[in-house]
Amino acid sequence: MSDDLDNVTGSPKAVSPQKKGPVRQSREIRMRQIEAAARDVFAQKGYAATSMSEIAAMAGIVEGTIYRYYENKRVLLLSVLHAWYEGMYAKNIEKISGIEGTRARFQALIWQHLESIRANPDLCRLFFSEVRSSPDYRHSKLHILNRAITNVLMDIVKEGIEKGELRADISITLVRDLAFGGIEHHVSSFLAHHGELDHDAVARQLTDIVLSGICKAETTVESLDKVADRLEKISARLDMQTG
Amino acid sequence: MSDDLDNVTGSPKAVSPQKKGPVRQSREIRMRQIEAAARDVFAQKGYAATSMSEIAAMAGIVEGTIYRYYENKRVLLLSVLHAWYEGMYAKNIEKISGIEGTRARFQALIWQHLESIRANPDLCRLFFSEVRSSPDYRHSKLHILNRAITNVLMDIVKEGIEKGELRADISITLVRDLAFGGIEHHVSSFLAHHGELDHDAVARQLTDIVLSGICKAETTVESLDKVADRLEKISARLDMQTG
Amino acid sequence: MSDDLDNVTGSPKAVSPQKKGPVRQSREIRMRQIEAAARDVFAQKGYAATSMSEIAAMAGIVEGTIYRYYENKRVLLLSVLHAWYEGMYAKNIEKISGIEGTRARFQALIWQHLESIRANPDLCRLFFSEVRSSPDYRHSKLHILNRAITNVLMDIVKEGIEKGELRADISITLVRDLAFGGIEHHVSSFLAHHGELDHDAVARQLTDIVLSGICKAETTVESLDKVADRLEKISARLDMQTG
Amino acid sequence: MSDDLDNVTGSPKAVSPQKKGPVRQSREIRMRQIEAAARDVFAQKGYAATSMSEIAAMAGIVEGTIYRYYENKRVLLLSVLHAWYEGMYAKNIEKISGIEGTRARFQALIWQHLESIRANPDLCRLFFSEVRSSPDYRHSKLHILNRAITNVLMDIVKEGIEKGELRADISITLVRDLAFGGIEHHVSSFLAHHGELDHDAVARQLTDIVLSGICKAETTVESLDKVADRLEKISARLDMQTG
DNA sequence: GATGAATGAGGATTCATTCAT
DNA sequence: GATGAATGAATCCTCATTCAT
Repeated sequence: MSDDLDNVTGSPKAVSPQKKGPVRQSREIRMRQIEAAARDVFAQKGYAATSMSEIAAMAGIVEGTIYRYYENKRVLLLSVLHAWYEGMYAKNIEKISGIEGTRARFQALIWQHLESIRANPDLCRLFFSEVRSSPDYRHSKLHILNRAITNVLMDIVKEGIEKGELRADISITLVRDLAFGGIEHHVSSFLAHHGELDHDAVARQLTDIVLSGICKAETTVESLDKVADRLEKISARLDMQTG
Repeated sequence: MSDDLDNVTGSPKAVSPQKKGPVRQSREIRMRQIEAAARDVFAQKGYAATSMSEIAAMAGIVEGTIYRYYENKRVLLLSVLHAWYEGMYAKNIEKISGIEGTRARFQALIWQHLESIRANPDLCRLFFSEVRSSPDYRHSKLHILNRAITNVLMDIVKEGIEKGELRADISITLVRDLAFGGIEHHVSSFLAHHGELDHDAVARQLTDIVLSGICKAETTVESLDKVADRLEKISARLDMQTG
Repeated sequence: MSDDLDNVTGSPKAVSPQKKGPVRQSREIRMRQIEAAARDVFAQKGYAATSMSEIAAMAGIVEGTIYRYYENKRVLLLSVLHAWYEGMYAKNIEKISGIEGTRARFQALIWQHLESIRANPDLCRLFFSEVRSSPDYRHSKLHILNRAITNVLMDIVKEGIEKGELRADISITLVRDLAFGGIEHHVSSFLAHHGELDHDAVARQLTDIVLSGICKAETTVESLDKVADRLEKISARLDMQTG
Repeated sequence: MSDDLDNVTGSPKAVSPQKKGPVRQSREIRMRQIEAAARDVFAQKGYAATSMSEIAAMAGIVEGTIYRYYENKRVLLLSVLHAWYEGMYAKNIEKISGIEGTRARFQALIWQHLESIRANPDLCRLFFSEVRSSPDYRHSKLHILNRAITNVLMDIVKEGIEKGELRADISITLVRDLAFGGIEHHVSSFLAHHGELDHDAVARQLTDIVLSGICKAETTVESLDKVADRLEKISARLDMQTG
């Protein structure tokens, strides 16, 4: 096919200057290398625009080697995002541990979630655009992990209800939808605009709106009755004093 | 991919039996034909899995003709979704017209939005998965239209603030993010699971949570308590004076 | 990716000296071109060793064009072989038309079949090695055509039986298996050795063996009885004459 | 191709839970292990669809070990089929040993061959589809063994000729081609359809057709007729002489 | 306006085989 | 003897888009 007529020096074909043989690595090390390379390229160019050969080149190996560890490109992407999500989960748990009070824990979780997004906007964008709305997502470990994260928030809300601090008539899942949906909707402009993200303010306001709404309001008929009773007694006394 | 191994004669993949000459249609009619065909195929198979030739075949024309009316596949998709979104916008406006009261208008808008999603889950899924998180979305007419819809909600909130019914210290855009983000997050399982969507209940609860949170606290227990306290002090003083 | 630093003349990239635009051909002409090219390359290099780009290059087009007419490589192969087989079928029919007599027709068919093999050993080898023992063969048009060819032989045998020339107690399909299986087995060495094929002799001997075997043998007990009767009568007469 | 999208952690595709050190086996035992595993997987999935790692896994070893015993995948396949073919050869020899008479021995050999095919249709299919029409077959031990088997039949025919039972003017190799080609052609539908195979009937009829065809016509009706004619002429002459 | 033939770049994936450990 | 990590070449196929007719 190729007569290689240009190769007048007679040197062997396709020999890179320093040809170092394959370097054997332990499975763990190799997988970390590949995931790190994949994370960088995926985050920079997006899933579709990234080729396996680019990832391989960045990891210093050949394409075939990737396939010893990851079934296909998609699995590699999900693995990368899973590793990132595991970190998010751990940080969320860590953040709220030791914090007392429903509102404080709620706000801390929102804050940490926003902070994690702010720290890795590329991976987050990748997750939203390539995985989140894909059919295979709902059967992935990533989805389970995502559930675990949202469950943390729901548990906080549940405890608040059990402690009598929050209304018992609200849908916990709807609170979850509002919180995480609100976060997503809010950061979407940040992820697209590359603008700033004031997660302190957002966490505070978001918590404020949602929690104030679901806080058990003491302004019930009963409580008002009690106040009214007090007022009547005062009134009666005044009457007696001035009467 | 192809089970058509029987087709060993290499007969044309899609040859129309009788060759009827080109049919000239008015520009408007043609575009409706094409958009209708595109909507059906896109909704059924998704954007990537749909080929222009499929759309052309369903519209009864050839691929080349589509390009007389739409620059490219992407523009066609956006046109289809734009037409759908215009309907949504109109219905949202219609729904809240004549309705008085911040809470009632807020809830009606949420309800109508959920109803529109319920009516066209395929197009909605298409929008979320193919357009929403795509870079070109933010420069499309679709995005402007989307802004118009969310602006309707923000206007309701603004009016509520101006009328003194809602707190003035809240971020209106965050309310928007909570409402529409919450909706998206909530319907995502409906769009994926093909489960049911109780938009009556969701609209009511979502409105309840968000609005109760942003309502200006006119008559709280605390304020009443303080008033009662003041009255008691006055009463005590009167006691001393008159006693 | 490529900085094209070598291209110091600033000439446009990858422009072949005489760049002639795409040549539009009628569907029929194009398909003949592609099949002819495919036949040559497949026959020369075998199915697996042939790449679609080679076929395209030989046909003077690009790979993609092939796929407008043939679903995939396999379908193209089957199409090529189908065209060849159609010719074989036509020649077989032509050969025996006008020939009378079971034996003559039988032998003529065998002869023509061998002749067709001898004329296109490459395609025949391709058929035997790539298609014949493949699972998809049994559902292909090629298989139907193959059945048609073997049915011609079986019809000849049937007619022979009906005319009383051939034994009625033989399995017609087994005769078919012997004839065509025998041919295949015999030519396999020719196809592999690239030796010579004396189809005159083979057709004669094969016919001789099979037909002599299936000819209704008069050497039945009944016929021998009749002869014995005659001999007894002669014997009796001699007895009388000499007695 | 891979449904394993759940495997998002990139966990190894086939990691054995507990790592047991290499087990040393005698060369013979190891080779039997490997061949048995290869036979099963090849027979089940076909040559191309079988990977060396599958065979290794089934044999409880790793790929590299296979290469200590077999040069490459092809050699392994041929070894597997050779072992099977050796059994066939032995059974064929055993079957005809002690049987007297050309026809009886001929038929017994055909019968046994069909029986062996019936007993291992998977290996037989493998042989026909993957090896039989491959160029490397003609230089393999398998081919020599195959020759040995067909030679047994040719020897039977030769002996028949030498004993004067069979015509001397027939091509012995053509008889071989008819017999084994006929068998192959006949069983091809059995191997594909997974239908039944009545080898008793087939062996009898095949022998009947071929042998009746190649039997030296010692006592045909015609010859008896001629003898009778001669006798009649003699009788007539005697009549005239004695009349 | 309509046709539909032609384009052509582009990348994931496989797996037999090697060889350092 | 056994391991198993690494290799790396090799190619089928898609389909949006163009433009001569």
